[in-house]
Amino acid sequence: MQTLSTEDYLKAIYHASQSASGTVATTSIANKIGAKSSSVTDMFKKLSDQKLVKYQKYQGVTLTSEGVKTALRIVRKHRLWESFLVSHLNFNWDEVHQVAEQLEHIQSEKLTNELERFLDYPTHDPHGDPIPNRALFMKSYNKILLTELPLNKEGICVGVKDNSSDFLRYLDRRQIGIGTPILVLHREDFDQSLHIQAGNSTLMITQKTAENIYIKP
Amino acid sequence: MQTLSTEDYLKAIYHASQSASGTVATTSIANKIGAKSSSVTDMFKKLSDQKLVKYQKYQGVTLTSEGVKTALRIVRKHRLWESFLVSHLNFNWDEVHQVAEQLEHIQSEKLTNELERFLDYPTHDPHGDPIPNRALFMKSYNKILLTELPLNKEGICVGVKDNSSDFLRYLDRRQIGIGTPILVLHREDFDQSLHIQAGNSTLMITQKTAENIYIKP
DNA sequence: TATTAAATTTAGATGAGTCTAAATATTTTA
DNA sequence: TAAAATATTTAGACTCATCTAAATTTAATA
Ligand SMILES: [Mn+2]
Ligand SMILES: [Mn+2]
Ligand SMILES: [Mn+2]
Ligand SMILES: [Mn+2]
Repeated sequence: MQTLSTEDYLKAIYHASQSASGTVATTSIANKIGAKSSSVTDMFKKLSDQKLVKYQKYQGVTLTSEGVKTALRIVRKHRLWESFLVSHLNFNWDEVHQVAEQLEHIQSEKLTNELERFLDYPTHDPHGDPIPNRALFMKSYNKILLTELPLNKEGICVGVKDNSSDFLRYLDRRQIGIGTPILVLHREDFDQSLHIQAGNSTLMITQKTAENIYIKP
Repeated sequence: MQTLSTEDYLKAIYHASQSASGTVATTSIANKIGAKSSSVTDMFKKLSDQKLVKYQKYQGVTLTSEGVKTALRIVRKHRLWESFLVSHLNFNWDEVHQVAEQLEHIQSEKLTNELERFLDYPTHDPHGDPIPNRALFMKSYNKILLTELPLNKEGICVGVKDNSSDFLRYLDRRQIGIGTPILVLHREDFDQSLHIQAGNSTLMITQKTAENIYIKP
C-alpha cells in the first residue's frame, strides 16, 4: 500500500520515462512534482528500498516492473475519473485534472472496476490518452503531431500534448477537440504557421499550437 | 482548508455531539477515530487554535458554528458518495462506508454539487441518514426505534443505528431494508424479543436488533 | 584537459500526526 | 469526604514528507 506522495512520484517517473528515454533525472521529477531536488533524492531512496525503482546515485531512476504496474494503476484511475467527470458531471476537459489528481488515490479495486463498467469500458480519456484496462494493458493510436501531417491529407485530432487549462480552452474557442477532422491547407515557410481546416471552419494556428496536437492520419 | 485528519476528527466530534448532549469527551473521540487519547488531546488543541471547537482542559470540546459547517460539508460528501456507490456502482449498503471515508475528503465544490445533481438531489443515504443540501440544511424523519413501536401499528423502516457490515448483512438475510413496512405482532415480556411482520414474511428478532432499527410510524 | 557550471546528494531542521509512559485532574465509591 | 478508579494531559520520541544550505559529483566549455 503506497502513500499519496509515493503514488504521485511513481506516476511522475512513469510519465517522464515515456517522453524521454533511459533513466529519469532528479531535476525532471522535481519540476513535475513541484518539490526541491533534495526531497526527490529522499523519495528515490525510499522507492528504491521498496523495489519500485532502480536507483543509482547521480544517475537517476528507472521503474521496476512492479513500479510500472503501480504507476499504471494510478494512471488507470486518473483517466477513468477524468472520463466520468466529463461524461456525467458536466466538467469541461480543462477542469478535470486537478480533481482527478485527488481521486486517483482512492483505494478500492471494486470502485475502479465498477466505475469502468459504468462508463462502459472507455479506451481513452477526455484528452485522448489511453486508459489501461483491468490487466493494465492499453493500446494507443498510431499518432503524429499536427506539424508532421502532410498537406491536404485529412487527419483526426486524437489527443493533445499540452494539458494545461490555457491550451485546452484555447482549443475550445477554436472549436478543435478530440475527434475533429483536420486538413492542412497551407504551411507558411516563414514561421511554420499553418492554415488548416478544422471541422467546417478554416483558421490559422501557430507552430507552437500544432506541436501540441496529436493527429491520427 | 483542512487536512484529512482534522476532517475526520471534526466529523467524529459532530457525530458524537449528535448522540450525546453537551461536550464531547476525549475518550469517546479516541474510540471513534481509533487513536490514543493523548493524540486526541493534541488534535483538540489544534482545532481550538483554528476556532473550530471550543476546548476546555479536562472538559472536552464543543463545535463552533464554523466547526459544525465544516463537519456538515464532510457529512454531505460522505453520504452523497455512499448514495452514488449504491445507486450506480453496484455496491451493497454494507460495503460503502470504507470507500466513502476516503471520498469524503476530495476537495471540489463543483464535484460535490454536480454529483448531487447527477443523483437527482437525494435526501437520504443508503442507510437512511439525511444528506445535507448545498446550504448544509437537512431534515430528518420523525423516527423512533423499533423497540418503541406499539403493537399492531404499522411503521416503515427508515434507518439503522448500527452501520456495521455484520448488522447490515444480517438485515439483508432477514429481508429488512430501508422502506420495508414493519408491524409488531407480539412482544415477549421475558426477553423483549419481537415477533414482527416485515414485508410479506413474519419473523422473530431480538431486542438488540430492534434497538438498531429506526421506524417512521 | 583543467576549470567552471550544473546537477545531485548530504546534513540538519521543521511540522503534522502519531505513540508510550508518566504526571495530573476529575469522578466514583466506600 | 478521603481513597481508589478513571479520564485527561504532558513529556518525550518516532515516522513521513518536506525544506535550506553546504558538500560532492558529473557535465560542459574554454
Ligand atoms: Mn495525485
Ligand atoms: Mn487526461
Ligand atoms: Mn474520512
Ligand atoms: Mn451512511
